[in-house]
This record gives sequence, structure tokens and C-alpha cells, in this order.
Amino acid sequence: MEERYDPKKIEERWQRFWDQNKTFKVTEDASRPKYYCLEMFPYPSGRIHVGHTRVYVIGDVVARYKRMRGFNVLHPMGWDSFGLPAENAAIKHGIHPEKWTLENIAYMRDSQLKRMGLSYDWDREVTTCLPDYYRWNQWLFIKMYEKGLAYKKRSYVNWCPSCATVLANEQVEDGLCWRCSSVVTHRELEQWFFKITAYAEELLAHCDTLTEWPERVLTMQRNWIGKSIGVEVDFTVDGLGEKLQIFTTRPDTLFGVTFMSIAPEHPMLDALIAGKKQADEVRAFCQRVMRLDKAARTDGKQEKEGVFTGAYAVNPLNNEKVPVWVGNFVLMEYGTGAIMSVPAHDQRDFEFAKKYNLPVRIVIQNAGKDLNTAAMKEAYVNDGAMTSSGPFDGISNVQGKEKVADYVEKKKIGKRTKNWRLRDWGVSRQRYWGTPIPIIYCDACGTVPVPEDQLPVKLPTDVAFTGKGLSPLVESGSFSETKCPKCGGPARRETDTMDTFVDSSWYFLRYCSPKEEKAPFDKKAAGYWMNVDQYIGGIEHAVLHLLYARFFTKVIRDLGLYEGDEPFQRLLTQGMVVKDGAKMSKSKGNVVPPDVIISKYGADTARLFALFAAPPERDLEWNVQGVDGAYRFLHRIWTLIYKYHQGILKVKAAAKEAQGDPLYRKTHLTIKKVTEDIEREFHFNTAIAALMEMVNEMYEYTADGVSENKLPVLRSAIETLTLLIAPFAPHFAEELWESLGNKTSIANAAWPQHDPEAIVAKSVTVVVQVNGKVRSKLTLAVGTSDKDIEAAALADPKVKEHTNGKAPKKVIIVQGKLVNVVV
RNA sequence: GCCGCUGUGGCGGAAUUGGCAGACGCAAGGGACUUAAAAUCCCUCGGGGGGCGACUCCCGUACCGGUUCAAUUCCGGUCAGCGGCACCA
Repeated sequence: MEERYDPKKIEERWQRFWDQNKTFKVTEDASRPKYYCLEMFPYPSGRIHVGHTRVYVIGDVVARYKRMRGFNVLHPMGWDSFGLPAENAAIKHGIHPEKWTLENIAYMRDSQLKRMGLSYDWDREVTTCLPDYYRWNQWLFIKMYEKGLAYKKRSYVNWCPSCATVLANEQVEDGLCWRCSSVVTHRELEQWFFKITAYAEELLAHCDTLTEWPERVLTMQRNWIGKSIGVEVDFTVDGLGEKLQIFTTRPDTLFGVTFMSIAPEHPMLDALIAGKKQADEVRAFCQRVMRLDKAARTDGKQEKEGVFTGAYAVNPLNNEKVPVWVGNFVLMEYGTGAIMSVPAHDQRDFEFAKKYNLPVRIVIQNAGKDLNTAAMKEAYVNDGAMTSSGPFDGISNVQGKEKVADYVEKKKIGKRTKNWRLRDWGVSRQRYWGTPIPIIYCDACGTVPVPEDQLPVKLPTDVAFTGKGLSPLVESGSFSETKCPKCGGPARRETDTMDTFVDSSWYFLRYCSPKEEKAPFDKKAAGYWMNVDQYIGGIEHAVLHLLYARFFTKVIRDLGLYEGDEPFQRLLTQGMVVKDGAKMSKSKGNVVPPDVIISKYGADTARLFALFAAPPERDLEWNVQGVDGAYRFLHRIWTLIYKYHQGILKVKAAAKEAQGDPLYRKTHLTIKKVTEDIEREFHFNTAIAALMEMVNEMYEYTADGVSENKLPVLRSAIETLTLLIAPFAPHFAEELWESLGNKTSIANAAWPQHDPEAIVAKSVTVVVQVNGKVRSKLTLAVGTSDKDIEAAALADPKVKEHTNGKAPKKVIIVQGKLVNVVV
């Protein structure tokens, strides 16, 4: 054993050892319990910083701990490697996206991740931008096409002018592009969609089964799916005879309808205004509204505006004629694109009615204070008794909702229905660096999927990256011109590529059998490894990746490829890494690359600090002095062990016979504490604090030298400490483990178990309170009876002083903890 | 506006089932070692008061109130910060 702790030498040595011995390679083994530990795989942007590595360190501790607990641990790593930055680099620097990407991967793998000492089975590395992976994206796309789950439609879609591509709804945040924050505009385009709405009900219902997910994420998913239950009702357009269908969640207010509002895009609009004197004004209004971008259009603060179409519709419940307006706040995408307006009981309708002087009719009466239309300052949206509602007068509106719905269905003027906020997932991207959509268009045969035996449709390499005009795939004649697989005639390929979120929607299944050539993954292998027992990643994916991956798992299940409803058993969303008060990011200029920390302190120090400074789900302030502290801790252990190294090698570690020795007791208390802290919500910070306490106690124990007969106890403490620190500081632990005479890797050593008898104390300190205030402490033998405890407490001089001679009213005793004398 | 989370020393954080508030670490101050420094080791370290002193008393977990022998923990209200949703019919 070297006198000084030299992380550089140690870490290089053990990383080589793990690589050469394939220490973390795993295969299916039915005789052992499996554990699948997965961190969200990275986009290989080039250089990562400690903000990125935090998640891998957290996952690595889990994986190493579970391995020592005897689990067959699958812990893979790969690359989410399709995406825009590669293409932008190509445009800017003239490097092909593939070259740029693969070089980044090599650097990140070999110079950053491997140097952190992460226990991955690198033989399972998955790289989504390579044909052996993306061919299965294409295969899955075709399967989904065959089942009607992938379809093409012309519609208004989100367009990011800066990224020059379409975005899915989930990728628009506050009207801005999730990646570059440009204002998202609307475009009418023909696009491929995945029918995620077909799974809306199940995606929502199964949220209830994800009991080991953070409630926050589930709330976000439930909000995003946005189920609302209501009624569709047909109003008849006066003079036209056509049905104008509306959706409402408030059928109880149907008698309060005083006008209707439709979206500017509503298909019936032309018919409504045909021949009316308002026609030109309405058209001008609609064009003005439709020109607005998505953010402006859906901003709730925007004033409600509208224009009368000149048409009337008949309310089927009371046969009243009400005017039909166009409203700027009515959305074509939600419901039926038309609403009934009840100004008395809907705030938007109320504002609209006030602005345009439309009538207000109260149909729900406030039980506390009678409403009257003249005095109303805002809509009354609470419950009450129905009024002016024909046969429903007098009943509560809560019951009324059901009764009116029954009535509507009986009269066949509408039906109960559900509406979803969730939209189908638009997956077409007008860019090069993604999976080509495996579809061919033939003038004779129409849309034809590429036959399975012709997969993969590879990305062409002979393309130019100009950054101008259309995607390189459109410009590449050799790619788009092809033959129809059906009739052999001339045809052209789809030139759009898939959203990169498709890649990450099933990669966790691919890890189970990454080399499989006949299917996306081997069903048996997936049956063994899935689900992912622990998934770890950022909260930013709460409704993106995590929703898509759940959807894909269900689709894959229904294709008969996998038996299981949900991919991720337990989810941990780690906090971000903050420095100087801001999230670590390249643009803020506050990044700390792991390489720098590793060179100066070593990976074990970097790991220890990241784990100690905050619990995993909370944000972590990166602070150099804190890193020093972690470094000091490792040195302190090393120095202590070095001092007694020769001595303890001559003895066997203490066992039961040492019960009663204070260090032996501390050793076993620490085993218990560290194990519980890891098992309970991965509280690594307190687990490491417990190790520090143990080391402090070892220093005290050895302060006046160690006699021969204490060496076995010291040896057991040192061995235990080495094992307990192994998941956190693995290189450090390996080196010490070897120096203690062990021939095999500590990664496969058994996690220690605490001896319950060793931690039993003979005596306990009992807090003595008078009227709830601590006044004294007593040291009593364990098992002292309540009667004796009370007597001891009352005999205590401090107690006598504070009770002032008064007799106790009550004495509360909590065994082994506290006595409270109440006077 | 609605929903959720959070609020503890100079700082990061701990207190697991209602039972000693501030574990552990950082920073700071003092001391030992050293020609000196670094490193290391030891001590002090929430605020205020009293005592020469071993000590001791009061206050304190955003704020106000409640339940309880006992509240950082449970309940009600207020404030602040963060996050999500939001013209969704």
C-alpha cells in the first residue's frame, strides 16, 4: 500500500482492470434476481459537464449497490445520437453529421464517462444513428402503419422557422420551440402522425399504477392528457338545416345559451355567411386571427373578440334561436370547434357578452345570494339550483348535469362524450439527420410501405449541407427517386425523417439484446430484464420522452412483442446542477467539465461531492470548497488505514466476540444506517455523512494508539468501511480492498450485514423534561421499568428544582427516549 | 386564476412513526506542529442574558393561530420562492 493517496494512478489502473475483465458484463441468469438500472441516455453534443454527469453517478451508485446485494444488474449506456446539432455543425463547419456524432461519442465515452468509473456493460452500447438501430424504428413505423397507428394527414402544424422543421405539441413550450426558443408559427402541411390518442384512456388510467413515480410527473402527464367528460349537442342552423355540433362539460347550463361561438377555421363558416351582408367583415376577421402565431393565439390575456356571422342556430332544448358568432378564443383543435355560450356561468362568455351587448340569462341560482343580471360583475361558476330550465327547474345543477345528458341522449339530439387535450404525435421532420420514414409514393399504387426485406432505408451520404432551401434528402435525387415495391414503376421516397423522440421511445428494450438482428429486441431477453427497475433522468422529460416511451411500450405490447404495460417501475427525477446561482450551461459560461475535476482531484472525489452535497432529487450547488471537503475525507481514510495497515494484516477481523466494543458497535450501526439510507429514497448524502461519522470515531478510537487486542476490531471496521464506500468511491475501495489481501473485485463482494446484537446498547440516555422542556438527562439500563424511570426522574435534582415541590399531575414515559413530568 | 412543491445557522443540508432542533460537511475564528508556509491534527462555532467557574436561564425551524404532556413534523390561515397547467368550452 502506498503511503499517499494518488487518485490518478489508482483510477487509471482500476478502469483498465474493469475493462479488461469485463467486470460489468451481464447475461440473463434465471437463478438470480435481476435489476435493471437505467439513466436517460445522452445526446452526444461533444463535451459534457458535471451537470450532466450527476445523473450517471446517481445511477452508478444504485447499480453497484444492487450488484453487491446479489442482483444480476443490467446497467447499459448508449447514445441518443440523431438530432439537429449534428446537422447544424455540418452546415457550419462542413463536417458530415455522422463523423461529428461518432467523434463526439468516442470522446464522451472514453475521456469523460469511462473516467468517472461508471459500471456500464459497454458491450450493450446502443447508438441510435446507426442503421442497425434505426432500421427497427422503420420496422416499428411500418407495423404501426399497418395497424393504422401511423397515418398521414394535412393539418395545421407547429413550425419552427429557426430549426426549419415541424414540432410536436409536446415540443412547444409557451409558444416557443423547446430547443431554440424561437416563436413557433402555424403551417398547413401534410404530415405523418402516431395515433397516441388511441391510447389516451389507457395512458391516463395507468398513471394510477405508477406508484413509484414522483407525483409531480404524474400530475403533469394527467394534465397533458387532459381528459374532460361532457356532452355533444347538435344545434340546427336556421334556414340551412345543417347541424352545428358543440361540446360542453356543462350540460346543466344548456338553457342559459344566449349565443354561439365558432372557431375562425370552422368548416361550416362559408355556408353560414353565404349571401349575408356581414360576409366580408367576417372573412377579414378570420384572416386576421388566423395569421397570429400559436403563442399570441392561445394567450389567455388576449382580449376576447368576435364578429356576428348573420346566421342563427336553434337550441334543441328550448327551440330558441340564438345568433352564431365567430370568436378569436375558440380553438378548432379542441372539441368540435364550436361552443355554446352561456355568459351567466362562464367567464369568457361573460366578457364576450358584455363587450358585444349580448343577453345574459341566469340558469343556476346562487343559494346564498340571489343573482341578478344587471348587478353581475363576473360569471357565476359555482353550484346551485337550476332555474329558467323548463322541466329541470329546482334540482341541483350537479344532478342536472346527468339528467340533462340523459334527456339529450333520449331525444337523440346529442350524446355523452369525452374530449382530450392530448393530440396525435406529429413525427415528420423536414431534416436530414434522423430516421428516414420508410414510405414510397407511387402514382399508380399510392402510399406503399417499404417491404421489410428492403430495410433499412439508409440515409444517403452523397448530400450537400447548405442550410438553405429544403432538406438535403429532398435535394438528393438518388435518394428520393426509386421504384414502387408493388408495381415496379417509377416512384419517390418520403423525404421527411422521424422525430428523434421515436429513437428514445424504445431504446430500453434494445439494451436487453442490442445485437439482435431479426427483431427490434429478443422477446425472451426483454421478458427477463424488463421492466426497468429504476429509471433516472431530468424532470424536463415529464411529458415528452416519458409519455412517448409509455405509449410505445403499449404499442409494442399490442404488436405481441413484449408482455407488459409500462416500461419504468420506479422513476427518480434528479435535480439540476447549479453554479453561481444559475443552471450549469454552456451559454451561461459556468460549466465545470468532469475532466478538469478528475485531473485535479480524481473521479472518486467528484462522485462523492456530487452525492454528498444534496439529496438526488434536489438541485445541487457546485462549490469548489465542497469538493475539497470530499477530497479531504478520502485522504483521511487513506492516512488512517495506512498507519495500521501492517498491523491488521496479521489478524482476522473481529466477529461476535467483539460485541460490546464501541467501535465494533459503531461499525454495525453504520452498516444499518448506510443500508437504510440507500434503500430509503437513495439518500446518499446522509449515508456518506454516516461514513464520515464512523471515520471520526475511528480517529478517536486510535487517538492514543491501538493495542494488539484491538487490532481485530479495527480490521473489521476498515473492511466494512471499504465495502460501504465501494458504490460511492469505487476505485478507492478497489485499491484498499486489494491491499487488505483480497484477490477479487470489490464490485462483486457481498454487501455487509449488520449484527443486531452488536448494536444493542446496555444503557440509554433518557431525556428528562418538565412541562415539555428539557431539564436533565439520565443514563439508565436498557429495560428499566416505567416505574423505576419515573422514580429516577422525580429524584433528579434538576427536576426537583423546576417542579418547585409541586406534585406531578402526569408523567409521560417514552421507553428508551424520554420522560416528561407535567406539573 | 387553478393545482402542486418548498421555506431550518454565514452556506449546503440533517432530524426516518409527534419525543434532545441544527447530525455530517463547508466557511470563519483560535491553538498545536513548522525557521516559515502548505498540508495535517485539536478546540470553538444559531441568537441573547447571567456567573470567576463546573455551568445556567430565555428566545429560536418564513409569519399568525390551533390540537397535544410534547409540533421543524399534524390542522387552519397569511406571506414568499419555485414548478406545472391555463381562452380546453
